Amino acid sequence: MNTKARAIEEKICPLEFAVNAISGKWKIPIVWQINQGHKRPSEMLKGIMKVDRRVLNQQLKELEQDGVLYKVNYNELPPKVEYHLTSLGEQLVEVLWKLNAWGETLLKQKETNK
Amino acid sequence: MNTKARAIEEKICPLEFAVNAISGKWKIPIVWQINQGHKRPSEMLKGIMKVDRRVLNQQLKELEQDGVLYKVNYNELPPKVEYHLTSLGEQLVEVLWKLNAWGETLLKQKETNK
DNA sequence: CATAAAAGTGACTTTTTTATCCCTATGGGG
DNA sequence: CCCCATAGGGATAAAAAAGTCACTTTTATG
Repeated sequence: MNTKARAIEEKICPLEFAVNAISGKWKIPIVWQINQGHKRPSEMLKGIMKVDRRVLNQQLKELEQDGVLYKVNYNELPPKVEYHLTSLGEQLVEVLWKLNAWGETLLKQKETNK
Repeated sequence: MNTKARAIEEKICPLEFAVNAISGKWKIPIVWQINQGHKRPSEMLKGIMKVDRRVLNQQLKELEQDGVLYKVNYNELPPKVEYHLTSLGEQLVEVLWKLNAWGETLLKQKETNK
């Protein structure tokens, strides 16, 4: 049995798992921002993301727990921390590029159907 | 400027667009189910998805509006309709396989960290 | 004549997710 | 001294999403 057939028999679990990990309004934007080099929370907030600190922290924590990010605490004052992509996080970015490409197709189609 | 760099300058729009289109608890499961041949709402409900008819219809409608699905109404009685994947929907399935593969990696890692 | 099958929706409730506000801690600049 | 930046969390409010229930339509079946 090939991979696809097996996955279907096993009732979509890995996909469900993946979706759970990236569900959250700001999770994909966060991963995207970090991938662009905005690793400090304060940097992310100065960027395009209009998200509250509280909420940002929640989502960062979940991404960390899922192994997508890891945190580096410099133990300085004023505080300085950085969030980096793990290997898993970098693999996610590759998937996000595919999704981005699909989004481009989606946009093109919307324009066509105007 | 290459595609990636341009996308970054344009502030992630296509990705945001894509995420919007698939956001919804049952949208990915629906696309998945249809891809497996369960095209009628009643079939989907008999499957693994414990979703209410009301909610199923809402999400089907949105997927249809976004051009991921198209609906075939047989105009029979009792009613018979089918939802099929559009070309865009089939392209989405390809992305979902990538996401599924990422989910497998995620699962493996969870098991390792037990 | 009651019931089932099938797709669909309006009105409403519950649950989940996000957002807001205020608090902590610490050292430096004015 | 007071305020700033910086990261973080508790309590709570608001918004969004999902779920529930009751109803419709039409034909066939018992």
